[in-house]
Amino acid sequence: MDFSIGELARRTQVKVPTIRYYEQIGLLAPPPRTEGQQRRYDKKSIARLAFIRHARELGFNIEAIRALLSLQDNPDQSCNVADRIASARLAEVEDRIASLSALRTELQRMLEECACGRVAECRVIETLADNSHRHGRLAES
Amino acid sequence: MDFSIGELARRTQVKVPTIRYYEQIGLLAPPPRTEGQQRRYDKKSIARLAFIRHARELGFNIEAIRALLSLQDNPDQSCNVADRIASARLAEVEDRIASLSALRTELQRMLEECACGRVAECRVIETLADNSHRHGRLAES
DNA sequence: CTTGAACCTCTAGTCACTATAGGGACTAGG
DNA sequence: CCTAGTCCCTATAGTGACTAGAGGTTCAAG
Repeated sequence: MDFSIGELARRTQVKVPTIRYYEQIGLLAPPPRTEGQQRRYDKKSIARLAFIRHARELGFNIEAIRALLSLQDNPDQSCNVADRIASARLAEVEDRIASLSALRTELQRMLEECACGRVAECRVIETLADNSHRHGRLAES
Repeated sequence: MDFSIGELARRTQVKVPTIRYYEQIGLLAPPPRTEGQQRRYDKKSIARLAFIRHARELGFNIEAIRALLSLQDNPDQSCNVADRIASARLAEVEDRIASLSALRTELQRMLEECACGRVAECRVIETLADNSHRHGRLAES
């Protein structure tokens, strides 16, 4: 019925140091310990950690997950807050897709135009060196 | 003909501490200094920094930029290397777009299905808590 | 010569982990 | 009971690409 951190890691696909890290930052409650100070988890821990993992997969940051967990713990509240968090994340994802699509286009153009001879006439290098282009913001990935 | 770090920052839209950082990690050569140890730059510095900035906007990492700069400095080489770096970046961008598109779909579904009443019946929270879903890799943005 | 903006170095903080060092605990077999 | 091997523990430092702050110096204008 209760098991080690390694077992929890296997069952949730979250690495052992990551689990300890989540405990340290207060995302996971400190579990009971054996006499020798080893952590022991139960089924509830799996559910909670799976929740966190799924939220991370969707790209929610730790603060957002903290908020989502506290909503899960208080199911009588309105879920407006959850909606707002998820909508904000959706907006971020859409922005990101848009800016990456622009990058893709520029990279493709660079690569297509390169005759691939000497660097001296390479479009890739030339494009980068060209200082007469639009200045968007930096890519973050 | 030569100017301060602040002026270089204004002309390239790269922040002053970032310029010093690039020098520290060896992307920019240490410029000459005034008697009082202040950096003085010339037009070439603008070109070099603009190149770096553009490459960063396209999401190339520092190591890739180091390689691209050294290609620019040796224009007699084949530009295969530049092509390979750019192609690798394009592949990354395409992967990223694909995985973000999947996230977008999942977030949209979550939000559409939420009747937005109490958290107890909120699809957003429920979806996250549902442990019977596909396990892709974590989103990195 | 004085003021104030811009410059200098150095250190630490960001995010969400990941890696390493140096040890202790638990389990299965002999 | 002993040992071997695997797992577990804490604590600290490192990642990438900056950004922020402290505390002090230099420059250009008036």
